[in-house]
Amino acid sequence: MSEYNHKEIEPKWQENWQNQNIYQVKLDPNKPKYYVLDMFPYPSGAGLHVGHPLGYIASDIVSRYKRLKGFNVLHPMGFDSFGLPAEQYAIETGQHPAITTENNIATFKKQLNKIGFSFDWSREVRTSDPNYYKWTQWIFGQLFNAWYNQDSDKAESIDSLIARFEKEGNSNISAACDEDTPSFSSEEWNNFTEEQKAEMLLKYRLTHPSEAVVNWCPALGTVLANDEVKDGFSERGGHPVERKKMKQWMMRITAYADRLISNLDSLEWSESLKEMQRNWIGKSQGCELNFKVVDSDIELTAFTTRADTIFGVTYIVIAPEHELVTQLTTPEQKETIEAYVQTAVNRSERERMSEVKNVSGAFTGSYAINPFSGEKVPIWIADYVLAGYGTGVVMAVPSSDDRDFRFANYFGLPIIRVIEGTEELENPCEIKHGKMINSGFLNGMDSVAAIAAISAKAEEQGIGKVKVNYKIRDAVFSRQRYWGEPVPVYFKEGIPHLLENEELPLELPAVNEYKPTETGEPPLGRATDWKYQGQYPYELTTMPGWAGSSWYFLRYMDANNEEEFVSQEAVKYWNSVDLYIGGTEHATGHLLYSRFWNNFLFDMGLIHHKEPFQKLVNQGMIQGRSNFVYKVKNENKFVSLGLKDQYEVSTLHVDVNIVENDVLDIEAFKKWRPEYTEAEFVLEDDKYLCGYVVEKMSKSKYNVVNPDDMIAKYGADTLRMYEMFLGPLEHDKPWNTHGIDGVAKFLRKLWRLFHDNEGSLVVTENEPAKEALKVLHKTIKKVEEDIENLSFNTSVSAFMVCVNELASMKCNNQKVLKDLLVILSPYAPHISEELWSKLGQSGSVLDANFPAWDETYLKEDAHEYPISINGKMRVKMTFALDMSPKDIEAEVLANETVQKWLQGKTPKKVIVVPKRIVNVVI
RNA sequence: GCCGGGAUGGUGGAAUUGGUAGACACGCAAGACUUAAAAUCUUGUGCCCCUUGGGGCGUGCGGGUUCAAGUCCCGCUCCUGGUACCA
Repeated sequence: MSEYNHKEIEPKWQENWQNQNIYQVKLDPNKPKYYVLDMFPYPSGAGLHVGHPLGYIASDIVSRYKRLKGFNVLHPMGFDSFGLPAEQYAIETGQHPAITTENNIATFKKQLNKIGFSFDWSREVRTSDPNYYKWTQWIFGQLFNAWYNQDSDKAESIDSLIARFEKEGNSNISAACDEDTPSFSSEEWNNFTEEQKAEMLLKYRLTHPSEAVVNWCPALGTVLANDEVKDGFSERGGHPVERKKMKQWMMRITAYADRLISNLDSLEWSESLKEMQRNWIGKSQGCELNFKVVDSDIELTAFTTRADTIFGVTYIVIAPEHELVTQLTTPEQKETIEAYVQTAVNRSERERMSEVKNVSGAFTGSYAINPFSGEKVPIWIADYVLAGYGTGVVMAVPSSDDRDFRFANYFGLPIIRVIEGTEELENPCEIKHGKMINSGFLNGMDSVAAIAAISAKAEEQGIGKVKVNYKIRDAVFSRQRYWGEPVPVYFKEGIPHLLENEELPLELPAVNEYKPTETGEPPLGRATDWKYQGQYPYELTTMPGWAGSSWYFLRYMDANNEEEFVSQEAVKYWNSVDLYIGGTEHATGHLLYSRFWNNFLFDMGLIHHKEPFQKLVNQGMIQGRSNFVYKVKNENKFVSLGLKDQYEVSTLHVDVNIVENDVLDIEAFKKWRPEYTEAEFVLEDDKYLCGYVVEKMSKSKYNVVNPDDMIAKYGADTLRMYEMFLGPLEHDKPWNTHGIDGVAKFLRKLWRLFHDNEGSLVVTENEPAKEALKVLHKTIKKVEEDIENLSFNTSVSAFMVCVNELASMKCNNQKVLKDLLVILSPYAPHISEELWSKLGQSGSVLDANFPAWDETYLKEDAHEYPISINGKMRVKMTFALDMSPKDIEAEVLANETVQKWLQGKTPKKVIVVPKRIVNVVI
């Protein structure tokens, strides 16, 4: 007897598909295109675990489905192959990271292919491949040679800026540029030396070196971007991060802040993800107000979103790092201030964050004048004011800001209430908006109107201006590491020069070690004879991990083009990604940087879609489900879960691969941990039961489940369907195999339905029964709708119901099977292809047409109505669809059960909703 | 603190968007086949009362709207993701 045997079928078809290059896709203007993309993985040494393929399976189902629907589908895969782990390994072992990476990629590909994905490997990209990073460097060059024109609201070539400088100087130019850019006339510009011109242009270029306070991670020996730092620790490795001023390459992403927010509206992304990006960019509308310092020429500018509360200002606070601190400090306060600045600077970012609720500060001795009330208010310094946001100066209003309130209370500073209703409150900050009081000419005005009034008056009197602030900072683009793209720049007289296009790629040089040099230079400083034209030093930092991943979706369109980063023909045809599936952890990193680069390339006319990812779905994380055994302390004895409370035990993680449904395989355990070969096991119900907990999948918790093992045991089709069956794609869920038998059973049942005991295909060829067609078309409709809605788990259920019903009517009809295989093939391609070929169908099931469901088979001639009495379902009755509501009502009232409930009374109302329900109200 | 998402049987999850709550699957129980096991099949399975027929209660908690609420509105509780002296 021959049963369904995945071990035979799956490798056979995988090989077959590969030999026929069946997944290779070509640009075809006669077909509509569909682009399905997965976030490409970092090829770690650990290989894939069962969590990785979740999103890939979903995207593969959509790809195969769209192909059956007649689309020309682009579904590529590649590797984000620059990164820290390979480099750390290189530091430890001396092995070149390229070798590690190559090996890991081979493992990944082997694992991926076993799952039966329809990737077009001829388009594979690897960010660490010089043929790829050549173009990453080229895009860097495009950014270097561009500036952002705020009047046209787009990036333009740097040449257009130079032309304008020559003609009119810079005073009429509205551009994204450094804060400290001086203004100059055309004459002055034309008289600048070449170096001066070059220096000046750096203030405008979209990527440029700049002295900035950065996140420095001593343990990793590199700077990190804001999104790579979590709570004062590096995201990778969890090492402490310090603030440090260093010269770095920067990307002027702030120029795009507004567009990155407004474009979000047109995207089909989850609201939470859009919100994350909005918060990260952190746009806030407000105004800057100037405060004259008493007995001084100094004017302090404070940014506020609550200009209406100006009459409530009782002091000014500036950041301890603020450049005017020394000048503002009076001789009497000098000692106090210097001591405070010292402690503030010495405190790490982490300490500062953990002491958020601790109030601290010092008085400078100086006073400032409130421009509206004319009041004299003291100037303080405090580390709750951040030098990097706004102007580093805050006008403190203790009556409407919690932090100011806390500070004022602590130091005994006055509090003026300016909102009606706060007079009696102990904490006036509880009411933030309302009618203005104690506020001069604002009295009686609503706070929202008052903001506008103050802003207008400030602008009119030249004591302030309307201003928009962003939280987002320009992105640090330098990494003091080896395993990344070299920045294609050399220095001549200290001025950075870009390499010519013909000179790209600038390949990574060989180095004897992957550590920083003794003088503290990045690893590239170890390269010998690595100079441009033998004399000019190259930039020694490399690009960050997000550089290569910020445009890879474009390269897939034309992956092997040696002339351009992507051809116009390809980019016009494939356009943007229709469906992007990946994890939410990239919300404020990759997904923001990619949008930035894509917007830039759009501005430069190099691509023709504003946004890279039209629809985005975040698949949930598959967590590990760790198992525990309980060892009795000081004894070589283990007790089962239910008995552990009777002993004093220590809890040990046990490899989940030797536990099935929480029952430990004791022999396997003894083999796994030879030191316990002699151990005694106390069982319950003849079994050793393990405890469990859901936590992150990781090697150290012995809860990693490898897809290869699952495939060996159940087959790829079962794994694919089971991962979908587990629940909605977006949900986080622990991996457990409790239900996988159900899916395996389904495939066996399908197989058996169309085979005899000897394993030969047995099908009938006559017209299928109407009942069978009804089941089939119901399933076609459901599966189509489910895939369109990315609701894969309910499709799997639909297939199960379908096969169960066909089995119960013993339908082994060929025509039914044929359509069933087509709709099943996105989920379970191997078994579908096998049966398809057994049926004698020509070609691959991949190239079949997705059958259209036929309404005539789904039409009911009668509907079974639930009959409710006062909203509670009591009985069911069937009525023809063309029956009038009046007739239905009459029959319902005549029904025996309804009569019983009516007890002779006439009902108040009878509601008949066609094809829904009949409700009798008594 | 602020902004998202959520809470449905023993478990994972369904529910035509206001209309039969618990599809499908796991688990469990009973039975069939078998020397036995595996596999397969059949039946039952939200909770409670009840001899049956049947009845009552049920979607985190408390109110409300409605003929009808898991679904809508108001007020809580808990879980989860993001973010945080951003003025």
